[in-house]
Amino acid sequence: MKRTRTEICEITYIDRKKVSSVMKKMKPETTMQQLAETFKVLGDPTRTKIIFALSQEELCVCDIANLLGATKSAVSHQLRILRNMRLVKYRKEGKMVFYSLDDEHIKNLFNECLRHVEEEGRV
Amino acid sequence: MKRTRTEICEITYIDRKKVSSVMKKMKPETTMQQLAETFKVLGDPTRTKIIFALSQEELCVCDIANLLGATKSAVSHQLRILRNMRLVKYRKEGKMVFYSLDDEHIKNLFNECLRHVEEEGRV
DNA sequence: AATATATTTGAATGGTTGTTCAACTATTAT
DNA sequence: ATAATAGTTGAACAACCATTCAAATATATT
Repeated sequence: MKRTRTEICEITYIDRKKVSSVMKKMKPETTMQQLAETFKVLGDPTRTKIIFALSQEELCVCDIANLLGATKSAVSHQLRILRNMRLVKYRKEGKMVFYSLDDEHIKNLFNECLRHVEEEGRV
Repeated sequence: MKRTRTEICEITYIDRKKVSSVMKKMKPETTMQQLAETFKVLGDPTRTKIIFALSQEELCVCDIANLLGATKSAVSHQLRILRNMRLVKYRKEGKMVFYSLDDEHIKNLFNECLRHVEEEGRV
C-alpha cells in the first residue's frame, strides 16, 4: 500500500453532525486493524478450507494436504499464518503434528458467514 | 497464484477414516470460494472501516472519505467492490450518493468478529 | 450554455501474498 | 549410524490489489 496522499476530500458539503457522531463511535485504529487482519486471514480459499476441516476434526498436516489436494509445504505455510493469528493450535505426537481450532469463537464467526453465503441464492 | 503442482503429499500414513469423514462434510467448492471471497472483502482496513461507519449511519461518499481520511476516489473504488459483493446498497439524491449496509446479516458477522478481537487481550 | 460539485472510472504503479522448490530439522525404525 | 518420514522454512516468482492521478459522467446552479 502506498502511504503518500495528495487530495484528501476537499470538503465542501459535509453532514458534520453525522460524521462526528460516527467518528465518536469509531473503534480505535488498532482494533480496526486487528479486525481487518482477522477477516483477511480467513479470506483465502486454502485457509478457509483448513479452518472448515479443523472445525470438524483434529488433523495432521498430511491429512489436511490430502483433503485439499495441496502440497504439505503450502499447507504448512498457511498453518503458520493461522498459528500466528492464534486461530489454530497444535500438539505434537511423534513425527506428526496435529492441528485444531484454538477457539470456539472462530467457529461461530465462520458459521455466521456460511449462513450469509448460503442464503439468498448467492451460491 | 500459480496453478502448476508437482508433489501432492505422497501419502504414506493417513487416517483415512477421518479424512473421508471430513471430506463428506466439506461444502462445495463454490461455497468455499464465496466464503473466502466474503472474508477477503471484509479483510481490508479501508473496507472494514467503511462497513463499520455504515453500520452506524447512512453516509455519502464525501462523508466516508472525511471520516477515514482517504480520497474520494479511493473510497469510491472500495465501495464498488462492496457493491459488487452486495454488502452495501446505495441511493441517489441529486449529486450525492448515499450508501448503507445491504444486509443486517453482515452486521452480525462484523460484531461477532469484533467480540473475538476485543476479547482475550488481542488489542 | 457555462460552471461547479459529487462521484465514478481506467490506467499505472508499487507493495503484498500464495505457491513452488529445495534445503533443513526432528523423530522413528532398522 | 543410516535411512525414512512428517513437517518447517527461506527465497523466488507470478498474480493480485489498494491507492493515486487524470479524465469522465451526472446533476445542480448561475
